[in-house]
Amino acid sequence: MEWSIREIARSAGTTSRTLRHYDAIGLLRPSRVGHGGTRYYDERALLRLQRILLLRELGLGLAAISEAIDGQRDETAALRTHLELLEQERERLGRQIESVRTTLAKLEGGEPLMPDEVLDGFDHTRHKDEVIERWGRDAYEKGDRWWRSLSEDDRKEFMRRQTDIAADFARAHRAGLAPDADEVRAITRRHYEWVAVGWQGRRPTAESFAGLGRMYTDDPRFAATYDRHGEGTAAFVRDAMIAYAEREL
Amino acid sequence: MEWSIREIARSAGTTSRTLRHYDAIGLLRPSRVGHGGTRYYDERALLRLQRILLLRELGLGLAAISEAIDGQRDETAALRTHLELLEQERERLGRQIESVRTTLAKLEGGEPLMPDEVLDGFDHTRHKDEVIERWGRDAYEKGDRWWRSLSEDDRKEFMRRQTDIAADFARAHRAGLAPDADEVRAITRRHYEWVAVGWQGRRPTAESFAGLGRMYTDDPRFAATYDRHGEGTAAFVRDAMIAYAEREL
DNA sequence: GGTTGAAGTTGACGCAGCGTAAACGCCTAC
DNA sequence: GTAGGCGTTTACGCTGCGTCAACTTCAACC
Repeated sequence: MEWSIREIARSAGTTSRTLRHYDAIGLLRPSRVGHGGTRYYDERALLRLQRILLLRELGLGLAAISEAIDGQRDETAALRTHLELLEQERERLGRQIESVRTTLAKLEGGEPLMPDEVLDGFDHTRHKDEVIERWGRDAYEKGDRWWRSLSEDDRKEFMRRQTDIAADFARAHRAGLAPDADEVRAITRRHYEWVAVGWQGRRPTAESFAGLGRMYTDDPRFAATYDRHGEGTAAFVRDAMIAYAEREL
Repeated sequence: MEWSIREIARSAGTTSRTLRHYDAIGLLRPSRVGHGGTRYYDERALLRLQRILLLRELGLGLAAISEAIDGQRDETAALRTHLELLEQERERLGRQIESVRTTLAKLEGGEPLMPDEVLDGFDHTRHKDEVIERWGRDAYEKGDRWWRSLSEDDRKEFMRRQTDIAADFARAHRAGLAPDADEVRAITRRHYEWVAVGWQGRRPTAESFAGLGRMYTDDPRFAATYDRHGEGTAAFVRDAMIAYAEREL
């Protein structure tokens, strides 16, 4: 018994295009090729096709299928590996669904998109490399442990204080105050204390505080966070911090 | 404030390639293009980029993102649609995982791959169109309801009887018996009764039984199932059924 | 002033698994 | 003779970039 490409395709519940594809990649060759290139398939081919499609329904890739089917690899091993992938994918999907749900809830609750802009802007993990490079691995890990130890609310509170300070800096800047004016120095002191909390005990030196200020303009992540309160705020904050470092530290 | 492509890329946690891609598809244009084609991005672009990436993390496609961001479509609507897709996908994954698990269990239990070959070959749902075409919608639905009402074990038992019958046909064929020999007629009678069970009461007429026989060779799904017991078995069964229809029905 | 290096640019291919034309050959039925 | 119907090969499309490749620009260094 042998059948045309249409016939086995229907028989196995697939399409002729798929069969030609399998032929092209060497996964399933026709048992005979007739005049004009017409493909014919026999029972063995049909059996093989059925196994292929069975594995495909389980989600295996064509490469994995050919390995498994041609015995280069144990079928159970291939399936086990595949199962792990599927489970990881499902977990990932679950997390994503949760994110979408909370995002939707916030949106419907009136909150604008990107509620974590400030938090993101300062998220420790995203500065990991720079922090380590500038202040050492110890400093990073200590700060990171502290940050992780906080509750969600504590974190938000910490970031809210920062937002307030940034807003005050912006107001001072708009008012035309100099970076070393007294009012600005007072704001900068609050900022310094805020930083010190994040540094967990080891208070910034003059150099590190001024360096941090420069980072605020050099690094677009920080610059954007400050400039969101008004153009030029980041540069203003930097100057204020440098002035503060020179006079007070 | 404006930054080079590298800078915002790092700032937003993505790559310059991605930004060029977004530019190419019109999703995020640089705020300014300098001499030599160099792209520069300002705060507005950064904000837009952050929204884009946020939605990307939620799994939205770039097309959906641009629609949502440019206000052509409500963001919540886009997210809700997307959420449904994600949930469907998760369910599909769950079913697939279950299939892989049972397949693995069977394999490890010593069962070969494709234990349902016979079952598949006769699965009512896959013949839906032909059955309806040949014997009417009523016949199909009645048979289908009956089939679905069976337990897993009942179905297997039903199919096992068929496998036995097919094996007996194959043996008779190998033994060189004629399709209208008495022994073969006895087997065919068992086959007739088996079919009648599946037809639920309305016993096949001479025409329909002979027609069914012809289908066994015309349709590769059936032909393969029979020929698996030996080359030419399907044709032999067909002849036996036609002979039986002529003499006994 | 030439070299080097870092970062920018524009193509263009690759991936996974086929769907979907497009253009053409062959066989059968009317 | 021609209209269908099924077969063939060739090749683009889809998604979201990663990854060369080849070339330009700009600042720094000898």
